[in-house]
Amino acid sequence: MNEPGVTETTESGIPENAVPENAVPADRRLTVRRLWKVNHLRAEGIDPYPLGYTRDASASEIHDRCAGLEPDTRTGETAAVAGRLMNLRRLGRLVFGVLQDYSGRVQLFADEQGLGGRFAGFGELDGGDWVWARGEVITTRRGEPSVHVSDYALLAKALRPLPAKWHGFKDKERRFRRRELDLLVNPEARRIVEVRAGVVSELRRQFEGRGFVEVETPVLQLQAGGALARPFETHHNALGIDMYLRIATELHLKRLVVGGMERVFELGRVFRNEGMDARHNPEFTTLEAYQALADYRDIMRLVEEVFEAAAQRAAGSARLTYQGRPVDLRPPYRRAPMLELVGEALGSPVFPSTPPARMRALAEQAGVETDPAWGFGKLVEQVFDRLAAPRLWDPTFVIDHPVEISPLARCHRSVEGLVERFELYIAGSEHADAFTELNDPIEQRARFQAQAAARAAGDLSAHPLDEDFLRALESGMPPTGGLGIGVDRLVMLLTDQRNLREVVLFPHLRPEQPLR
RNA sequence: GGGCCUGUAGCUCAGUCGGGAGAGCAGCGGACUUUUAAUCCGAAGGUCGCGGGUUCGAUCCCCGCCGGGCCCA
Repeated sequence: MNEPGVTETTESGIPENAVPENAVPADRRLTVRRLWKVNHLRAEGIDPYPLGYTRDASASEIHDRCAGLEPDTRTGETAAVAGRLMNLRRLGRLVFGVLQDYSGRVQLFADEQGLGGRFAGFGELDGGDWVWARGEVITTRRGEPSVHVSDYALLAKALRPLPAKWHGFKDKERRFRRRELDLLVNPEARRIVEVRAGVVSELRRQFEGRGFVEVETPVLQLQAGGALARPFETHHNALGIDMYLRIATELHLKRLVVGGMERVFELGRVFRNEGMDARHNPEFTTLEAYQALADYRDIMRLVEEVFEAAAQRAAGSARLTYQGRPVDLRPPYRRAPMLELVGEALGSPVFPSTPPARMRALAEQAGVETDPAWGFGKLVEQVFDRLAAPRLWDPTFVIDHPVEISPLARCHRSVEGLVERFELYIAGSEHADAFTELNDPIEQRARFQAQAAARAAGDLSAHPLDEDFLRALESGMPPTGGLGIGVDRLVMLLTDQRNLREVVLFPHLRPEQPLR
């Protein structure tokens, strides 16, 4: 980026074009000195980004080796450590540094006895630099486990400063936009990443352990089906056709069941072109699973076991605290028919046979806004979402939804107008959605046609008619239980977070104006 | 989409009932051979989110826009 003698230089000898274009003026000021050091090292033939240095001990291993040692002890053992320099305290002819690696932090102790002529250079390191250091493992007079540096190297120069060490890095917007700094200085951010990895790993283990085969289905689709949501649109240049990013994995997974894959699951990202807030990111992670010869009751038991195991893995216990209130994820979970919950919320019983006009009047009476286009099912759903769902704290399977809002679920075996479906609610949030799958191709086509009518009437999230899927059903899908789990929300629950963005590494934000 | 709050130094935040801006930490110069939020001394560092309006004068008041947070839909 800077060839000496080729570019104009400033008074300080720093090439004018060496400062990143997008650094705001104040940032430049802090960056210029570090750039000067980089150029100075290069002028001396030292690569500020060298290769070839290896580590033989982690920060935590240094602490382990010093466990129980008296202050001011020399172990006679040598160790080579590497990590990011988080702090540097210069005390005249002594320098104390704090090195952070994947395992934790360890102190570097530098003096002229250890470094001789290279001592002054050590003090020129900056917070944020990646540093390699080798020396004797000791404890200082205050008892701090340390490496008494006898050799060191700059591994990578940091041109930008670290966030302040004491007041921290708290501004949510900056934390999410500069997630790498957030992870560097906020241990809680790292903890969430690790818990999430554990939860995902446990989910895989649970399904694999039950004989489910993990598969990957297309993200780019000709039609976005399997859920009721608006998709992202894109374009395939070679084929000259518009395509969509998937909103669910459901339809392809069912086609696999038709193909004899009797237990399949997919853990993956889906995309919905809708609002973003504390509980919704435009892309999120779901686990969908399909099991032949099962129904939604079997899936309920499966979900109970999986959620308990995930909590055990993430939190060490299925009895957790979320936002200050206890949540017990040990089975069995309450089973509550949706119409009963809605009837309770309205103070008047509701049945599948309740006329839509009556349902609308009850909803309005309860203060729930309605749309004239809505039928019975949509009205029930709206009342449930507004009045009943927020009150469901303990794990609850809300069961038996109106058929109108469940175009892919099988009709209830004993109640007309309902389907065999459940949604799992915990702490007021939906965590899973499952049904006994509709496997009658003739009825499925009729359901799609009803959705097409809704779409024609202006409902942009109505389900499209998918001929490929219908053709598969026409080849015969066995009775099947299907399930979707919202992985991000599960991680929120298990890490006690109320903002989805805390559990997604790089949540979507509006583009920032000036880059900094 | 609506309501409330918010945007000031690299970070965390004060502040001006309108007279043109401050602290701590970081950074810079100096002192210091046991610090770990080191300490002490010194000198710096700002388009007060952006645009417009009112005013002799706006970081402050008004309007619009942009970003963010919380709550509601």
